[in-house]
Amino acid sequence: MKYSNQTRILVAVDSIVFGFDGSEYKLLLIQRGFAPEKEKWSLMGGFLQPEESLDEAAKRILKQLTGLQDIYLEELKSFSRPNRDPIERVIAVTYVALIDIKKYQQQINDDFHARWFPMKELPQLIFDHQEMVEIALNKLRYKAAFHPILFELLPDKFTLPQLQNMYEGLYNTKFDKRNFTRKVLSTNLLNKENDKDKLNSKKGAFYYSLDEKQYKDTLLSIQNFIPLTEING
Amino acid sequence: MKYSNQTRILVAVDSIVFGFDGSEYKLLLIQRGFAPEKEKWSLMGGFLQPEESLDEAAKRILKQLTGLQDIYLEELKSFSRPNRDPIERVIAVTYVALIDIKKYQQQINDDFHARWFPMKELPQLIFDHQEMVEIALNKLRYKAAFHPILFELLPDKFTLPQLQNMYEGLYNTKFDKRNFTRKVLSTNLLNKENDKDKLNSKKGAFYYSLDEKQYKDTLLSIQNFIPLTEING
DNA sequence: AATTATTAGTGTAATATATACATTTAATAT
DNA sequence: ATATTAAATGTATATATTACACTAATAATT
Repeated sequence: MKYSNQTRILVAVDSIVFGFDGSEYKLLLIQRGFAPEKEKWSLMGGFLQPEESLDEAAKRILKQLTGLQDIYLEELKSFSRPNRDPIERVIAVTYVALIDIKKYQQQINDDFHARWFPMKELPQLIFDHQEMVEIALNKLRYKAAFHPILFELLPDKFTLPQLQNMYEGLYNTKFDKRNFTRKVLSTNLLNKENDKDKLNSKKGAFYYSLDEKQYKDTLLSIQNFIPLTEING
Repeated sequence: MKYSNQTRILVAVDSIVFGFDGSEYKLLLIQRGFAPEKEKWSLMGGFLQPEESLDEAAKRILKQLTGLQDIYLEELKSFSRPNRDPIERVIAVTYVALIDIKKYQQQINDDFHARWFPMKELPQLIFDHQEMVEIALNKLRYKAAFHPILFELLPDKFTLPQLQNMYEGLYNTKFDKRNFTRKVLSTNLLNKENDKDKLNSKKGAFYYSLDEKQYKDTLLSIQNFIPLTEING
């Protein structure tokens, strides 16, 4: 038994994968393997299969194309303009992924054909993928202002200057170091380690790591139409 | 020319339509017109048609089922569990709509079979519609804390007590009247009218209306990992 | 006409948060 | 020993948020 007189449509999943290498933001792209637009640069995409949800499809595709697993992934929005794909109608549901570039660099380069592009030097993308990236970047800026999601882009151990660089890069601005440090530390998200990163300065900067429990709690809370105590509890 | 070896899937649009009648929040539901679950209560839903985008489908379906037009509509998320519909696979993209109940009450009751249910007295809903409503409500609470979207629920002229009731209802709490008034007026969103609402009190409360220009600007701004000046400009 | 009841409307002081701003410290290189 | 570089740190001011209670306007009642 089926629904009659209704049109069935191809459903694709496309993931906007952001990374940060310590100094700049990058986007992971792949050369499309089939026509049309074969060999052109594309987001990490594929078709939804019969027995999987969209979340599962996004994970599967990311793994197939890059080997990446256990990655931060969140639905962004759907794209459904009737002629967005010239071959036949395809609606795309997009996801945003955040990863620590260095953690997987070897793997991505060696085994797959995905490549990181600096956000300021993106190639032409297929279909409406450019628009997807712009919307994803705006959402990342929005969300990161309220939730500590950018930590997904950092290695397990990172320094305060690295953290500040990452925030400054996203908003294209400079913050006062003292104020930034105070604000970040006041969240209790960070545990200070005993060792220092000596690669980037003579003095060396102490490493910090995420307090995982605090992180999970803080991810859901927010920081104003409503007294904040009502929202954050 | 088509993509080969791929499964095409039915795509539905379901809209969670919230209203506020001055004292409580309500949800607009309709009795499903076809099997399965015929006559059961459902969100405003329908299938995506070949020549329309999802946004257009959401608008069309809302108009067909309720006569409503020019309504606040925003994509929520997709729902794609393989067996969410017992007949055949259907993925659903959901939208949230906000409307002033009174403005359309007559129209909805007379010409259509949609009905408003108080949020605390919802009937059983088909499929995963209950989950959709919960997620939509959470998102509304989240977004309304930063953006003045709840004004969509109010008539063109409203009083400060009505406005406060609406906010208190959503967060299930009480605010201090002086602080709330000060905060709302400091946004410059409101223009004071010369007449009063005399229905709800002896003294009468002055009407206010939205400053449309200010409203459009404020909708996009937000109000804390990042100094707010960076975001709001 | 006077009294009562009801809800609207308003200000101030205390606290918390955010911002602006410059010097000292640790380590390496010369 | 000195110079260089970047990390680390504190205080004063401004702004925003919160807590709190009385007066004003009107309709209903006597």
